[in-house]
Amino acid sequence: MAERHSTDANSAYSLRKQPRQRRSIATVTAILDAAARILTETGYATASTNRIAERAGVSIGSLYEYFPGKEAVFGELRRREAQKAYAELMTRSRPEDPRDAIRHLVSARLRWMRRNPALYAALETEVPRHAIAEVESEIYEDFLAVSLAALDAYRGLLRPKVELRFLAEFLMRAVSATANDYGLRAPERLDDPQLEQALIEMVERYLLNDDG
Amino acid sequence: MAERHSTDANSAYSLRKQPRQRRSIATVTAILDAAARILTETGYATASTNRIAERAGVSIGSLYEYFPGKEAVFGELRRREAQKAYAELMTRSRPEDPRDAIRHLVSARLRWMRRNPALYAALETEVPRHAIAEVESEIYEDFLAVSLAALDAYRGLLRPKVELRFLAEFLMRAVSATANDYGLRAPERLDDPQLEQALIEMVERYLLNDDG
DNA sequence: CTACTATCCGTGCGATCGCTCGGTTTTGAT
DNA sequence: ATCAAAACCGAGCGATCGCACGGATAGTAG
Repeated sequence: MAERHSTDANSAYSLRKQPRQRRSIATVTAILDAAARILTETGYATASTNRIAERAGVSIGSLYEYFPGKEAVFGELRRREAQKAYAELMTRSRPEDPRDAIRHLVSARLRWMRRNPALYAALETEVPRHAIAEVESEIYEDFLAVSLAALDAYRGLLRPKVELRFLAEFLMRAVSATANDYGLRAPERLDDPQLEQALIEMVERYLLNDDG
Repeated sequence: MAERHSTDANSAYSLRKQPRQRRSIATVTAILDAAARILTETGYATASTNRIAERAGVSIGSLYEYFPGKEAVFGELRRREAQKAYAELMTRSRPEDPRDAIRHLVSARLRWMRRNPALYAALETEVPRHAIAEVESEIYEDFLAVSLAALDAYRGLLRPKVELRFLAEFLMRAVSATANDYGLRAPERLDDPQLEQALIEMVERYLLNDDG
C-alpha cells in the first residue's frame, strides 16, 4: 500500500488508540469479526455496539476503549478489508501483454468479490456513507494509481482519445461497480465464467484497437 | 409498466391501505417527500418515523395509518421512483439503428441519475436491503424486458455468442451500476459528456461487429 | 516485590426509537 | 341534516440505543 496518508488518527472513524499488547490486538480483531458477522447475517440495523461486544466475547467498555463510536467500527472494518484486497492485488507482477493485464485486473476484482459477497454488499449498501467515505477516498487513490499505471504502460496501444486519468477512473469504476452489483443482487452469478469473460471482453474492445 | 405483479398488498413493505380521498393522498405523498428529503440531507440513520411525520406536517398516527412500519416508507419511495423512471423511458419510441438504441438507453439511464443523485445514492447505499429488495425484484423484470427486447430486435447484428438473456442482464447491470457509482461517489462527473460517450462506446464496441 | 500502565469490565443513564390506541375532526353519500 | 366511513391526531409505552465511568485485573519495567 502507498505510504501512510497524512490524515491524523483523531478522526471519528479511526481507532481511538492503538492496541499494544497481544491481548488487546485480539480484542480489536474479535470486535471487527463480530461486526462483520452480524452485518452479513442480520444487517446494519441490528448491529448495535452492545450486540457486537457481546458477540465478540468482550465487554462494551472494551469496545469503547478502542473505538470512538459505533461507526468507527465499520470504518475500520472497511479499511482493513480494502488493505487486504490491495495487498493481494500487489502480490502478482504485471504481465507483458495488455490483454493479460486487463484479464489480471478484472479477474482479481471478481475473485475478491467472490470471497465474501455478503459482507461487501452490506458494507456498500447498509453502512452510512459518511462512516466509510473517508476510508474510501484514502483507498480510492491507491487503486486509481494501479489502474493509471497499467494504462500508462501500454499508452501507445490505447484506442480512445481521452485523458488517461479519466480513462483510468472510468474503467475502474465500471468494472468495480459491476462486480459489486452482481455480488449484491445476483451473487450466485459471480461464479459464471461468462461474466468474467464478458467483463474482460468489454474492457478489451473498448480500450484496444481491433488489429491483432 | 408491466401488468401488476401478483404479490398481494399484505407485505411489510407496501401500503397498509390505499388512501382514497384527496386529503389522504396528499398525506402519503407528503410523508414520502419528507422521507426523501431527510434521507438525502442527513441520512437514513436520522430518518426516524417521528421526524418524518413532523417534517411532513402530519402526525405520527397518520403515518402508521398508511405504512405498516418505517421500512415500508422507503420501500414505497423506491417503488414510486422506479415507476417514474420506467414511465419516462417508455415515452420514447425505439430507434431503427442499434447504435441509436444503445445511445438512447444509456443516455436515459444517466439522465435519470442526474435528476437526483443524492437520493438514488442514499436509497442504494443506506436503506436496509430487505426493505427494497422486493421492490427491486418487481422492477428488475420490467427493465430486463426492455433490455432484452432491444437486443432481440437487432439480434442478427450482435457479436458476442452468448445467450441473449445473459447479455441483457449483463449490460443492464454494467450500465446501471456504473451510473450509480458515479452518482454516489463522483456526482459532479455525471455532467461530463466524456462519461456518457465512454459508456456508449464501451457498450457499442462490445456488442456490435467492427464493420461500418 | 513495587510501581505503573495497559486492558478489561458491566451497571446504568439519558435519549430516542418504532409504534399503539382511544378519541376527535372531516368528508361524502343520502 | 344525518350518519357512517375515512382521515387525523398526539400522549405516551416498552424497548433499545450509544456510550460514560469508576473500579477490577493483567502485563511490564525496574
